[in-house]
Amino acid sequence: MIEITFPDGSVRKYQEGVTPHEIASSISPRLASDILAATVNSNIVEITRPIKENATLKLHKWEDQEAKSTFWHSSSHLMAEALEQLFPGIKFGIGPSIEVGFYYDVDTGERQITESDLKKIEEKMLELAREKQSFVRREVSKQEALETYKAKGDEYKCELIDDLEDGTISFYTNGSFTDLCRGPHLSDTSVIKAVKLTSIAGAYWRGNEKNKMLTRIYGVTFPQKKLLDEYLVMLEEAKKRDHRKIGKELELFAFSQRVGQGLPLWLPKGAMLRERLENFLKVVQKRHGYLPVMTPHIGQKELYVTSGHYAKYGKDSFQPIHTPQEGEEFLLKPMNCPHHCEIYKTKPRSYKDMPLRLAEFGTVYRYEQSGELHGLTRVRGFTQDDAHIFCRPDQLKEEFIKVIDIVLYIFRTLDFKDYTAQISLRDPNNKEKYIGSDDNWEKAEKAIIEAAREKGLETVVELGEAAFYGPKLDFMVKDAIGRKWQLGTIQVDYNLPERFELEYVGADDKKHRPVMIHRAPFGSMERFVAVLIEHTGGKFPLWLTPEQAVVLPISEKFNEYAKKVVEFLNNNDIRASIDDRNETIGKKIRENELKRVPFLLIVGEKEMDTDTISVRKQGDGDKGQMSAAEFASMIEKEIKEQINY
RNA sequence: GCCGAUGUAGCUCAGUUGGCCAGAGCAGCUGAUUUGUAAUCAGCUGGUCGGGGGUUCGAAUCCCUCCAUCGGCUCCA
Repeated sequence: MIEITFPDGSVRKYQEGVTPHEIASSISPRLASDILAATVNSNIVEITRPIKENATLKLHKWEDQEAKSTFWHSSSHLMAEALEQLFPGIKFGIGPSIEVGFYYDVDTGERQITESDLKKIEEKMLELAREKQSFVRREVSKQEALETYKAKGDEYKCELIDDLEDGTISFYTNGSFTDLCRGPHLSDTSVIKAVKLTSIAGAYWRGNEKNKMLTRIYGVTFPQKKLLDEYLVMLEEAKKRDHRKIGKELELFAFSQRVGQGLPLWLPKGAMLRERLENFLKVVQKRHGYLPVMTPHIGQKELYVTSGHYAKYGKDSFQPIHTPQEGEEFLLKPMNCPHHCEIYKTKPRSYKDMPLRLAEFGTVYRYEQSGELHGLTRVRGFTQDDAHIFCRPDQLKEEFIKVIDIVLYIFRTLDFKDYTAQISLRDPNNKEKYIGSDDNWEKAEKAIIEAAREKGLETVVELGEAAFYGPKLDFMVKDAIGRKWQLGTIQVDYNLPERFELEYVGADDKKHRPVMIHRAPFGSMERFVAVLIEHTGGKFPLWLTPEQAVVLPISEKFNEYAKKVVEFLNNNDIRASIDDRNETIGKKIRENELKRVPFLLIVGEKEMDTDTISVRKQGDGDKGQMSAAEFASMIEKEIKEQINY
């Protein structure tokens, strides 16, 4: 007998070799039919895998991410089987589950699979799923694995096997298809009831652009048709929040082919919104002891040779600007730090001056690859809410904490709840890739980890993700359809102080090298506004929205009165305008609702006689009559609740 | 940059197997109407069908090429 410990701490005895499925059956038949995977001693396994020793056990139903990933991973094998039957001779790369769904990379040889084939593949998958094919695991030797795939002519699998250790290799077979795979899998295919292949794209083998490009087929499956339908509806809804669509509808920003790819044009309303965000941060930064600076958009090539960026990125950047002066070259600035370093160097610095915090909304230009450009989230010209903190090594952690405070304050104010904080450290096995002493790195990494912990920040730690010049802490937020974007970033830098030979005089009257922190709480104004649009669906908080209220006269007879109301509101710092078009009140309401104006103020005979306005709140309907002064104080109060500088 | 898809009026979209002056709704302009909480009516304007080249008696439609956009890959100081 062995002892199985359940998540609630209870322990039950079972026959050695019992499977998770049998255990579930012993609890309830319903549970047995619902579980898709199990975690045994922190390994996810299939529910038919015998347990041979005392273990902890967690049974996973569809709701658990472990079950979903098992489900989707098995679905990718099912798709592979369908592909092999429909396109004999097709070769396979890898086919993992992803956050939502799965994909498989395939080499289709001479043939091509296109979107029009997806329907056919989906049908085949459903047909195969209904056959209730079991997933059968078999452990094989490395030699056998290699021979199998050599015989099949599948060079990608051979390459994968080459990297595996003998004794750890397993095959899984479902129906006519066998795949190199660690598992785990569903017990059989019959639980896969709904299939949608979502897209088809090129993907380099092993993500390396020098390798052959394979065809990647993305899909998602569900245990019930209903869940698929819900998912598709959710996707449709999310697409309505796409910042590119809303940006156009609300006239926030635009692009022009003639101006150039990835170079956004901020329209008046977008500019208004952005300006408010900038002012908000300026106030916060002022309070935190930042000093605003301004620097030019270009710098001599020499500046970037000094910083080291020219050697690393020069080739792939906007190329140097030449002048009538022979040999003179300037670069569009790809970042603000070199300029700020030069500001640091304008006079001798003392340890008493530290930390020195230089802030600038600095517009930078990077030649991103054309295929990478994406609305406002990935552009070639953008404005960072940049600042560089020059501090003593002993101040690093405290400064880090203060920056985290600013980021969290901003996220709280804008109601960003669903973010992840990622600490990026060096790859401990590859230390030579990084600049700076071991000692400094250890101190900096420790400072970041401690700072995050002290702020109660939930973080994920990624080894090997640090920049070559220092560790960092990034804040990622998802867009409407779940793509992750990096917003705020805080980075420690030992490189630039070295290259620019930055110094300060210590209490010991000796010269010391400061540490530099790069930080941008928004990341860039462009990306932040994009994510903000997707989060709010264009319904910006009152303090931020470009147009807070629109006054709607019932007919032209009340235009004069309406203008007086607007004037009063404007005098009370409320962004209001008049819609005095010769249209019905119904139409004016509809259109201004669609423009997401928070308050519509209707004025007609009733209101003019009593010197009031009728207030209609966006999405909330008629709030009744009140005086303009009452409305103004209501707005003021609401804004105070949203933001307090 | 690479793979695939797309590109018709300011916006959203129709346009059959190539065939008369390329269509609709919204927006815009003009006029009528003077409106009470999500679309008043009528008329008018507006397109070298992404750019260029080719095939054809004839191209929005077929072919080539360039550009841009979308979905991915790669990259991201």
